[in-house]
Amino acid sequence: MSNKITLKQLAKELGLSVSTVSKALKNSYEINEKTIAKVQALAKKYNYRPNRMALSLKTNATMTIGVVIPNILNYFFSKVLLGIEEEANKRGYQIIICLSNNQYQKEAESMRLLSDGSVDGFILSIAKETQLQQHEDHFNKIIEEGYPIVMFDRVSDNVECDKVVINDFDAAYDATSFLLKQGRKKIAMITTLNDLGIGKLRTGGYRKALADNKKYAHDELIVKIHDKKDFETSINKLFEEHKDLDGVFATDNVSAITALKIAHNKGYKVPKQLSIIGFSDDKVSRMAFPSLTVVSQSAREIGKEAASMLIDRLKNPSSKNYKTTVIKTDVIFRETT
Amino acid sequence: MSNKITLKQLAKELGLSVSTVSKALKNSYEINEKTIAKVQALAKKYNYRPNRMALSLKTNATMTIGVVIPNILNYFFSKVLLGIEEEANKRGYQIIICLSNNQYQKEAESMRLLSDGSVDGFILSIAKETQLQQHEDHFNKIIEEGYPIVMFDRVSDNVECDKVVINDFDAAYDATSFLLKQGRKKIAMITTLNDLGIGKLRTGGYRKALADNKKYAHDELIVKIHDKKDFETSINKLFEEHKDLDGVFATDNVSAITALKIAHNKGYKVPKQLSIIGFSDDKVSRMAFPSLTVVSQSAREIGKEAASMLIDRLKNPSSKNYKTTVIKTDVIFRETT
DNA sequence: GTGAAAGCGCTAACAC
DNA sequence: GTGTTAGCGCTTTCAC
Repeated sequence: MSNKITLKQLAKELGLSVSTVSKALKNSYEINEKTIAKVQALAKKYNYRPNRMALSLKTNATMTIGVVIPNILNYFFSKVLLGIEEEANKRGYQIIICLSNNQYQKEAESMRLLSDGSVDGFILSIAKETQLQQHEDHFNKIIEEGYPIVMFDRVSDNVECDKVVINDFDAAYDATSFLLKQGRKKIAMITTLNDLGIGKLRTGGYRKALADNKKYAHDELIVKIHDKKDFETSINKLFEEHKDLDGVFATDNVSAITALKIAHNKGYKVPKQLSIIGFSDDKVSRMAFPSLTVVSQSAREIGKEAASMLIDRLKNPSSKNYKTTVIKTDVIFRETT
Repeated sequence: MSNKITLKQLAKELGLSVSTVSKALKNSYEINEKTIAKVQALAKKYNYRPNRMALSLKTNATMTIGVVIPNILNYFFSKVLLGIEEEANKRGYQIIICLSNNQYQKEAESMRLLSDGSVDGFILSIAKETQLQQHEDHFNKIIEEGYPIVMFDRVSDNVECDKVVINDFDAAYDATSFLLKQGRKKIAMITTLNDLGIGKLRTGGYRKALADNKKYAHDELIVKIHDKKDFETSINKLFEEHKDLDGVFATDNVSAITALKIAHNKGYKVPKQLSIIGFSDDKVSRMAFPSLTVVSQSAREIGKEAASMLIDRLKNPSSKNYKTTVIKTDVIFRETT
């Protein structure tokens, strides 16, 4: 930062005033063409660029978006980030990243820190803990301060803002229906997200699909995993208690792959005897053996749409009609179905 | 941003001057205790925080680090990011992320944009294309402008700055040696990074391990993959041409898992007949079947160290002795060895 | 066609 | 103990 050139220095070297130099750099009609040429030449020589902080202070716009995500090691969130970055860059915005690590405290603190004029608005997916404990004040407070928020994936119904979601209910319904159409008779569901809004929607879709096919969900076929340590034991128990299981729909891929491994060890032929569908088109699903059929959430689209919505609102702050965009999901068929 | 409270507004409401309010908020000894209490109460009521842009302009420090990484979907880079974020936050810094997508243009442009006073310095891993085409000017130019850089993983010898690397040579040497100690006789190496500095080091380590054991590297046992499409065919060819292969060391996990799959299909028993070691302790390796033994790079450590080095330098800009920190790697033993 | 001056929000040296 | 002033780098209105 030390040896960066400023307008003042340019002006001094040229024997002009700061304002003339400023105008010349903007090709103002007020300024003599020769002066413009001289100024721009020197600016180029020194690789001059207006200081972003000064500009922000002046225009009251940072051209920066704050992004708060629960977990950077999750492929879905990384891919959303890719989409956000892509769209933001295209429209001249930068992104500041904060990680909530699924903790309420960290989420609230990150947003508090960024809402000091560091960013123009926020894109976020709610931390697990925040959603469990139903905190919402920190969002509303920040919105009151004039920072627009766009939520994606894990959203809150009690916060008035733009949202981007997938239709979790339909996605689960479609995946389960597909298994039923395949002729599967006993389909389990494994979920790690049961306490989240999206988790409940997915469970609902699964239930509805069974009901619509005159089958009824047995709650014992819904395996809820609350802790990382429980994957193996919970899923193993499922297989032990239901030897005739022939379908699994998992709301995350660790569950799906764990089921695949256990089935494998127990001698099931996949997909002949057992069909498995996971959630999220990540590397793990593609590299699985056999490769895993999944519900794909179009993560990149979600990111692009979220960024687009936020920037649109930034350009038009008065508008109050908040939208919720639903991004279509697809099933990507691979070898486990 | 619109309804954010400023010092001026506080001062007006309190009937005080701006500077008094400013000092009161800092518990200055100059100010009357009662005044301090009054000021702080009102500031709290309005949730006042000093505007970051104004502060930056004043102090000529943004408390922000620019991070440029080649690929956000790569688990290693995500994990480094986690480490950077952790350390940076702890020390009061924010991070702005840019993705180079392994392209020189995007890398240079991102850095150009951020070096307008948006950040105090950079942490980056060089884009593949940049390294292939041996661009370095953009780094040196930015350093000249006064922005310190810390490079990690993919670094350049021709740029004077702090660096954080793993000992790629030793890591490959150790992994290969382990396979040899296991009694493996014919060990192939698969690499997707051959054009990168780190790729060459890893190949070197592999070669040395073989040489030290009185075996000699056959170049035909080194499979170089340049395109995503070639994974299957190249590795398949390797197995076809060397039926007696009993060890594989891969510099990335997609190669390792692909080898695992192909071996599986060809009826090899892993690890009995064939031992496989991958690179990077990512989800794919943990979820593989059987789970993949890997060289772990301590990605999080790398991130923390990089952030720490950068912030140290920011605090002490005059110092010129650039360091290169080498982070220890480990082999994480799983089921493929 | 060029320049002086005000002001974005803040801090700090220097009055009073 | 409190206030005035200058200045960080920039844009923009208004003089000249």
